[in-house]
Amino acid sequence: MIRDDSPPPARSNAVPRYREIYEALRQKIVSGEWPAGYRLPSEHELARSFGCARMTIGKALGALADQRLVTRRRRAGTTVNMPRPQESVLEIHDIEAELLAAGVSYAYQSLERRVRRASTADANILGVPSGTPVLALTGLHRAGGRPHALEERLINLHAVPEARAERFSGISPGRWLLQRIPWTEAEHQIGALNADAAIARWLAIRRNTACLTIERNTWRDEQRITHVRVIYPCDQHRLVARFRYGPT
Amino acid sequence: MIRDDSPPPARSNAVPRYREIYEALRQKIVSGEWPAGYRLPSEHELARSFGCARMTIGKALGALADQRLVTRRRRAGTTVNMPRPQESVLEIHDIEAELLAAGVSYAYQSLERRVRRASTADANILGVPSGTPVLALTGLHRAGGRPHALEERLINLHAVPEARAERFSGISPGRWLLQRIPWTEAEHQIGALNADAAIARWLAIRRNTACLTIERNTWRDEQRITHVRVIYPCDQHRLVARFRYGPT
DNA sequence: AAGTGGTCTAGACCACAAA
DNA sequence: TTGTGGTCTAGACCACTTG
Repeated sequence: MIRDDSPPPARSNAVPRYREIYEALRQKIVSGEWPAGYRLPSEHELARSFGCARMTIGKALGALADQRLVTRRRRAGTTVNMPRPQESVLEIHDIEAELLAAGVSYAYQSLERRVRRASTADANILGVPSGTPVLALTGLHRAGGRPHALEERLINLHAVPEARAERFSGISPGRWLLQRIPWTEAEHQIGALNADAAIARWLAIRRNTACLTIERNTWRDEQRITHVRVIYPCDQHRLVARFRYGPT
Repeated sequence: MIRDDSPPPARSNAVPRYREIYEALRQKIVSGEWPAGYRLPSEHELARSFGCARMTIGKALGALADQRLVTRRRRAGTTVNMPRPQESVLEIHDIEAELLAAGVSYAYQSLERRVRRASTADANILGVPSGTPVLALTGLHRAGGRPHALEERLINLHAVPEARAERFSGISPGRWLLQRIPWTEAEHQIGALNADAAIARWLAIRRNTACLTIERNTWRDEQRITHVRVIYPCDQHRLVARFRYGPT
């Protein structure tokens, strides 16, 4: 059997080759040496100059494209993009996990629990036909014994029939659902509102205090599972999103 | 020259093989046939059963891992994850582009423009030493002639000296910066506040109205470029984030 | 110790789009 | 027409981690 002993990769360990190449190319771009619009050498050329297989170059360039640093098109080649548009990864954590991570005690207090046939309003919010059985929940997330956020939720009982028997006394509905129901799509809407009398009472804040709201709709395939609105006093919660121009 | 003519790939066009495999595996997971914790067959086994090279399987599994549908570890194999934590891609668009896309006229009105040495407050906000020259801007984004959002911005003149000469009469500072300064890191904070008298006046809303705020800090490498806070009346703006459990 | 994923190679054919 | 990226193969060695 013929073996090619000439260049035994000599690559030892640690950081993969494609990663090194990725970093080298990224540096050219971030430093401005390769400005927006600049066309990179072709994969074949880069493979020659870096002394590696074309697939390895492809992996590095693919990573740059994933980071939106470059655009790749057949025949046109690989070109440097304009600085990235405002898009970033927002992490909306599970409230309970978030508080526990901060070392604060957490409790969910159920305030109201009703099974009913969906009113027109319910139907609009949850996106199901009027009359569909739904579970309407209101509850308070407490942190360190004090009110932290108010949650209003509708659950489609056609999608989650087992919720009909659940009391949600100890566990929050969010956790309960997350552990049971796989969802395939979610939509968040983030907004602000002035606390009305009821909200103010539960959250122990003054009426009209600005609150941050997060609404979430979840689907399993085409079926709506739940709608939830979480209301945070403005001084108790901020959403933070960090973003880097290509990871490190 | 020896050529292997036995199984000419027969693969013709359209969708790549690794994509087909990705979809097939994803279906197993999303449908629940492979529940959380389930261990997938090894790459070798999958390569045999799908009749392709191991690298092709690797690419499909890598895509599943990118989507956080599975976790891959050496020796431990590839296992199905719990339903994904609440994380989604939030797109924060350029205000002007956003409005133009909606077919609404847009204008930026400069309200205040001052060059000064950073006060202690400025220094804290912008993260530069006190005394650093900064440009402080206040401006109003107008949509269809009506106030849409209020913007308060600090620019580090050490990082962007050419801003000292710019009047920002026609163009918004965000656009101007985006076109000139490549940034490498950004941080967003989203919150809510009650409009004070000044904010209420500029936005033509009642005092105490809840507003959504978006603060953004940007860096170029280690250097701070700008800090901006944009304030939207609660009824005029919502952030929307959509998320799917794996694309398509 | 052994099985798994991570990476890499040196080719190959193809689709696409620009010249 | 031709150069480019997109994909694929059939191997290979290695690092990691669990049994």
